[in-house]
Amino acid sequence: MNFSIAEENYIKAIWRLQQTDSNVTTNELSAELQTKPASVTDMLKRLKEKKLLHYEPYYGVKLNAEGKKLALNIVRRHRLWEFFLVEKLKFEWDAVHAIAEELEHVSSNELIERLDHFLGHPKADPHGDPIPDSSGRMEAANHISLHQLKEQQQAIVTGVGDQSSGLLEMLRQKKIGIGTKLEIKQRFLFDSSLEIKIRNQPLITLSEQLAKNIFVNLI
Amino acid sequence: MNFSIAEENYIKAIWRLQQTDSNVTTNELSAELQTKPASVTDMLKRLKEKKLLHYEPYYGVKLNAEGKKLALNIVRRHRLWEFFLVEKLKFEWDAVHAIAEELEHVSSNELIERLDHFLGHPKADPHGDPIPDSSGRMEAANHISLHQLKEQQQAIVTGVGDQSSGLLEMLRQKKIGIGTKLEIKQRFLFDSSLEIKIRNQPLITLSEQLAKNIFVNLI
DNA sequence: TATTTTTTTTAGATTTGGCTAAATTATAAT
DNA sequence: ATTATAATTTAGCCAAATCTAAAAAAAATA
Repeated sequence: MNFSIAEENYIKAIWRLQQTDSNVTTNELSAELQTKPASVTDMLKRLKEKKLLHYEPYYGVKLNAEGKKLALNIVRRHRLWEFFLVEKLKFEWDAVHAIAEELEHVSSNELIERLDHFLGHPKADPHGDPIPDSSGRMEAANHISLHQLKEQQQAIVTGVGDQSSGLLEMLRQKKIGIGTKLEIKQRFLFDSSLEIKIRNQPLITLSEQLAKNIFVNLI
Repeated sequence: MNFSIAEENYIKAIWRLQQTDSNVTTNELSAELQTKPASVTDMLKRLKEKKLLHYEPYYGVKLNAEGKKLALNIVRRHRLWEFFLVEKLKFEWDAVHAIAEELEHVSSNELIERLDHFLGHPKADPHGDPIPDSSGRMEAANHISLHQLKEQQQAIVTGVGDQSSGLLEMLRQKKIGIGTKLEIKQRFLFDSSLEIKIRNQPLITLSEQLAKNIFVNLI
């Protein structure tokens, strides 16, 4: 089966929303995709016809096995292209999302398998998100946020909470990236901000919102 | 200005047909694009609106400066991706055309400039067709066909006449590719076929049709 | 030159993916 | 339990890009 770009974008959006919210509503989807709820209803009917999801009018939507498989395939393509763009073409990590949104719809599976091989079967994209393998298997992301740590704890950055260029550009300026080692120096109760230390750099302060969007593993 | 995939495909097709036939007809275009003449007429009107070409009803079509610039940009993207697919992902040269047809419509110019740099600014694609630079300049292809050579002459293969996988697969089997050195051993007048010799290989016979689709430089 | 054939265009329909406005259903509040 | 509000769906319309059938223009032929 072959799917249009619009259909693939709906499947991907439903998959993303399902991660936090097993049943996805029309309104959530229309917000995610920047369309009107009426358009979402139309598309959901079509995708139900194509047997990619369970949908009952007024009761939201859920991908079925087929839909999940497709979603993971699209996510795989997206993240492999992101890795390529940063690793080989030397793009900044905050510039690749939009381009990968286009590249992910190129439909050759042979292309993706060869790209994966060329890149050395990477396990995660430049934002730390895991790349599903060709059968859709993927490491569960280990999502401890910096905000949950206590003073003195040391950690290594493994991912970020969203792909917005706002967040990514900010982290780039503060010299925080995947693999950066840091230590929590101080928590301020007043605004829940954190003071952290990275080797060879001055102390920096992170807002609560920022710290919640940085994922780490403890050392 | 941004153009749809359909619009880009029309511009590219007109450009291709213009190479041999400075004024392109509705019928030629509909054959090239596998659509009906009526659809072509519609699209030509739209592309005229967008000031990419000269079009007079019943008198054919011709790209203007703007249209040529766009065409060369699309050709550049297509050929760079083909080079990437063969050189980096190790695709066979007869497998890349269809995939490049999709990749060429990814619209980031930054992507193409970085890809060009990553590939080392290649001058020609895997079929020997020259790659335009970012301002649309391109080496004129030096199109002497094998069929024009005389007995005893030696030559090096520089390109092929079309991208059909039929031709390319045949050449692959006969171990003829870009850069292959060969010598004309004999011409048969009866059917205009040629017998050629490639070092370390047995003599092979090429039909007139095949020889006309192999381009060479003399040594 | 008149007629036939071919090419091209026009007219009207279809599909995909979107929209607005109105109607319907579900949920929350009184 | 009613009523008000919020979410969702239906109905009808639009634009892009295609199609078929019919009309018109150009080219070829008698």
